[in-house]
Amino acid sequence: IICRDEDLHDAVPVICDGWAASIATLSDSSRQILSFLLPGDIVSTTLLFEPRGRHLVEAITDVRYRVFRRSELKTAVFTHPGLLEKFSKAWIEEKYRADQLIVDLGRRTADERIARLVLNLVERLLKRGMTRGEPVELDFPLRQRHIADATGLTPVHVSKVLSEFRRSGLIKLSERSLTILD
Amino acid sequence: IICRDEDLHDAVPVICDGWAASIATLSDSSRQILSFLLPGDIVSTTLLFEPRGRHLVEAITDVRYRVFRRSELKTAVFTHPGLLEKFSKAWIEEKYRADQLIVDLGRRTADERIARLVLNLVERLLKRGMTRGEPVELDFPLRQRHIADATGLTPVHVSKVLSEFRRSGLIKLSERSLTILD
DNA sequence: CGATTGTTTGATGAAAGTCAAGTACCGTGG
DNA sequence: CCACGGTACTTGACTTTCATCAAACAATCG
Repeated sequence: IICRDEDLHDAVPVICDGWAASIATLSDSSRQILSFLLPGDIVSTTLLFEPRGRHLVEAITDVRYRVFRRSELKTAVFTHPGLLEKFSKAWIEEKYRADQLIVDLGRRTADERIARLVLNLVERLLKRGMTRGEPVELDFPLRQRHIADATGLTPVHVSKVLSEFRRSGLIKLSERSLTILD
Repeated sequence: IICRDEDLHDAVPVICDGWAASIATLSDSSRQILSFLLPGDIVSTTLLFEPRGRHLVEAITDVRYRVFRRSELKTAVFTHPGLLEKFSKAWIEEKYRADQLIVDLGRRTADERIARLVLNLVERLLKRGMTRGEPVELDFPLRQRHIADATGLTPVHVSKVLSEFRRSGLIKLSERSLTILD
């Protein structure tokens, strides 16, 4: 656990290594993953401005991360104008992905949600050079319950959809390794 | 229409009067409402930093709005430090509501989604003094298809749920006026 | 006044959830 | 080395929720 729900933090964590997830927990203990965090990601851009992390941030693999003091970042923004530009890029990206997720959950089928989740992750890993070969292959540490919590589905249904994807030759997925065949 | 999908804007619109919605349109022409915009709301905080409005912004009632040039806002941020604080508040609020919507769409039933949508709107209108009386009553210009597009449901199902809410004495809703009974 | 557009209701269907049983795959400690 | 308990995954039977389709009606607007 990198941040707990209602903790106050005077520091902003940034992922250096490994995968993590930002998670909302409901009263009935079901969960919704709001975003996956990959190396280079700021845990949440809202932490740049307020100390309250509104949701749980949990490691999926082993994670290395590093924290920056908010007070220092705040002064740095004013002394170093390029920094604000950088933060605004991060925040635009964060909001864009949140909006995409809203559309996925509101208007797409289980198959579409899972396919898009996988493809989005692959795209982000490609940018980071964390993939191999052609057709593209990569380490894929997510459990099916992570996929379920990110797509608003049940683990059982995720299993069925992934089996279907395998049967129709779209992906190869086993032993924490994923290949995109089509 | 206040902003079109892929237009560039050197100005940031702020709603002065009336209701609007920020909408993502899919290839099959179904829609997902990302947020409702009420008087005082910035259309999108990402517009403060990039000219591309990623989604359609449509008026629901007649709307008055006013625009601020981005270039002027940008310099104002540096000459007037309190302004950055204000923008960050708006950003945090915007992201918080987006995250809540993700949870609603991912993990809640139709009844819950609609109830929460209505209650969130009532809460925001209360803050603005746009309600009357006790039990609280207010102008409610949304069509059932707006509710459907915001909750990821069909208009038909929204009608059924609202009828059920009426039958069980939770709300009174007719002629664009809503009363929260329970 | 007819023509849209919005709402209600019921019958039927499809998508995803729930439940349950079985298998595979660890890591631990004897 | 093996037995064990726990977690993850798979599969099938059955249920629930919501979508789809259709028809009727109400409201709104030139």
